[in-house]
Amino acid sequence: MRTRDPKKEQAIRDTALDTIVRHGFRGLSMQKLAKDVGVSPATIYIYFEDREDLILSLWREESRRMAEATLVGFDPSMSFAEGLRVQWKNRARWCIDHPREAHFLEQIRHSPLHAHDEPGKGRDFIEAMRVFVRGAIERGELVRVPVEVYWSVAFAPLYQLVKFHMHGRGLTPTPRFVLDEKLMNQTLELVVKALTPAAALTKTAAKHHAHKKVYS
Amino acid sequence: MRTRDPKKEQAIRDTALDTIVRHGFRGLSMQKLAKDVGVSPATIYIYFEDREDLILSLWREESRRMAEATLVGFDPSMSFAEGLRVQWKNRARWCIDHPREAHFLEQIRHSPLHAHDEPGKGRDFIEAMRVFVRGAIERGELVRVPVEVYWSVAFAPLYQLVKFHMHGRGLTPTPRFVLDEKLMNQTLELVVKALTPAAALTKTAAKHHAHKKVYS
DNA sequence: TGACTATAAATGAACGTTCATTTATTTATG
DNA sequence: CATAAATAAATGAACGTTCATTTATAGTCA
Repeated sequence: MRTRDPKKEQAIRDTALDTIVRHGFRGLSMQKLAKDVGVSPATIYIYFEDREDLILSLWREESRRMAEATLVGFDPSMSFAEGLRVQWKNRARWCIDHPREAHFLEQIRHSPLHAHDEPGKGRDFIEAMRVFVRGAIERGELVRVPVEVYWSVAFAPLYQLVKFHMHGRGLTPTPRFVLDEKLMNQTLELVVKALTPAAALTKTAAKHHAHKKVYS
Repeated sequence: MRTRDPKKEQAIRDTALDTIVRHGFRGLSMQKLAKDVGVSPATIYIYFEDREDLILSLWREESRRMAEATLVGFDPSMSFAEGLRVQWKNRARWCIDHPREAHFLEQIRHSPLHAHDEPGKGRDFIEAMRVFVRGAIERGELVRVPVEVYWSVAFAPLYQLVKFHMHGRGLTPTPRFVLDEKLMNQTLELVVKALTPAAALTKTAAKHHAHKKVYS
């Protein structure tokens, strides 16, 4: 018996994602997709149930990959500043290295398909985050706020910077906006300051001051 | 001669926006739209050039309204903390009061149509912001950072909170997440702390300390 | 090894439907 | 009565999906 060709399925996935990113969900036609991949329309229906299943399948795969990439080298027991930095770097790196996939996920997040979000999909991810936040609060490294407030302050600024980068421009038309390490660290520093309790802040300031004294 | 019916145009606009929010751009069919509004398909083409013109027209109108609402009571010469608070309140209020329009704008922002963004559309808005930021920096109320860094830290957290609110849930499935004044102020406080220079921060802390003493 | 067979992959053409838009005509009104 | 709004009906193209058929190959047995 004949076996399925994994390369063919991957080609369908790649081309579909590319088309969606470039022309929106509306631009993804099964017949055009088949033509672009170089297969018969019917072939697509061997690998996917229908158009929606194809898109949702792309969503599942790319979500998984992004979550995985974001947690590389991360450990919920890390110090707050260190753990946050790891996640920022991972996320920024992934978005910059996989702009198409990042754009696809952003697009699906604001589409009606988002309602098909299964509970318990990113559960591991969220659970790791919860442990991380709880520990940091107990150690006095993180202000005691609702998790949504934490999330908004801790990550939304990064996502906005990434959006500027991917869109190619910030608030001024020129020059082209490029998210580099310096900008990211500058922003991360502000965010850490926002989320660090006053007590720990003065301590850190004192430390910095001491360092400055030593080296001056 | 017969005159155009402004109510008819508005009905087309309302129904189109509603359909897009509920079923995505793919769900907006000119024939269905005509049926829903109760007019002939051809009638729509009297008021709008084609499908794209209809959508772009919605975009222009809603963008204008949101920008307008965001600047109510705002003056670029305000103190940093005060000016930022006005904008946060305005924006949150508008998004909560106009969830459909807010969702529509988010949706179009992540669609390929976004490429049709005309330069010089929100120019007044951005210019007012630039004056505001420059003044705050000169007065020592705001850290000296690139405008994109400022924007990311100052507004992205609010937008994330609003997203949680509109989506109906935060990071935990239950209970339903509701953005209230307390949560907003709590977050705004963190953001202001992030963007306030160290020098001004200690001054403010001293002031707060003094107040506490007076009333204790 | 080499022919046979069972089986699933793969196909091109076609299905009925819906799409955005147009045309020819009627209707309402300054 | 002139003019533009409004319409019903129709246009060809494109849509997602299916069907009848062909093609390739893993397993079997000589």
